Amino acid sequence: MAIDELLKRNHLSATSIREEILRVFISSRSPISMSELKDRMGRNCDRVTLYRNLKNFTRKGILHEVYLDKQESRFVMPENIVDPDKDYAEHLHFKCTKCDMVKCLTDQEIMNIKLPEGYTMQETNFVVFGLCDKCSKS
Amino acid sequence: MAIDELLKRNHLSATSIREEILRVFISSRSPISMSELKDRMGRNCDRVTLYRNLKNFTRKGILHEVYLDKQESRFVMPENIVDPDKDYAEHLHFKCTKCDMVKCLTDQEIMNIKLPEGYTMQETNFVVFGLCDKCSKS
DNA sequence: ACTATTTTTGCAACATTGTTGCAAATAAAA
DNA sequence: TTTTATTTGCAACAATGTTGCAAAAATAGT
Repeated sequence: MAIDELLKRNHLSATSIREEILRVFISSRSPISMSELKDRMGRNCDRVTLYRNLKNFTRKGILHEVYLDKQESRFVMPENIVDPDKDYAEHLHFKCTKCDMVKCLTDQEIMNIKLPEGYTMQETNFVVFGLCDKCSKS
Repeated sequence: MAIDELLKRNHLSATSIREEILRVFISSRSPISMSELKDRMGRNCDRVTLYRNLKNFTRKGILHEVYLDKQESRFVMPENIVDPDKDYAEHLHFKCTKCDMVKCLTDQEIMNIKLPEGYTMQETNFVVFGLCDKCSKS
């Protein structure tokens, strides 16, 4: 989907910062943090602006927030936002405890979740910590 | 297990602060944060002391760190530390997005995890966000 | 039990993440 | 083009978590 169309459809005005943020997320297939986003942005822009946009995008469902670090959140764009033909599937995330690399484990199936009586599920945050192939060797 | 024995076995000297921290965790069966811990401590003690002890206990395996909030970590004592007869089982955590209540879902089974070739698993952090029974009603 | 050594605690200072209020800049509507 | 609404940047703030260092407490040695 075109970036401007994505913004329009979500009732967000098309500023150049928003376009660039979305471009970064479309080209990154694993969750990135605010500081990583800031580094990948061509232009210089304020932290606060990024925080506000990340929050807005998350509220709209354009981004998904993942908790896999002690202090900071990471954000990732669900596949069905980039390609509407695909379905969105909850999936695991892997984080290497040595090099901090993060990977979406989209192939791994997730078990059926039974909550206690009266509970309602909204979303999941499944993370596996370990060593990636490179760090396992060394 | 006696608290002093638990400390001795992990080569940690038995200070009254450590004893009290462990007492709080033994009596709390769901993950709590540093600020909650501070509130539940009878005596007044420094934030830094709590952080350092939480870190030590986690390194020794006496506590388990859980990531289910944007900013802060929570810690929980695995069942097999309190009762050595029980096995430690990885389990899900539920967090209510309305009242922030956290619950260990020890009954829910976790699927077998297959990582990519060469990857090694260390631990998991599985969280389900949703509404608890009370918040679902209102 | 007393002293020496090691460990732990509390304090000050700092780094980082994330939030809010407000004026200036930008985008959308008329 | 002008008006209106939204977004951005800046300053200030709150909270989590870390580090260095001196004082206090716990352990080890005699």
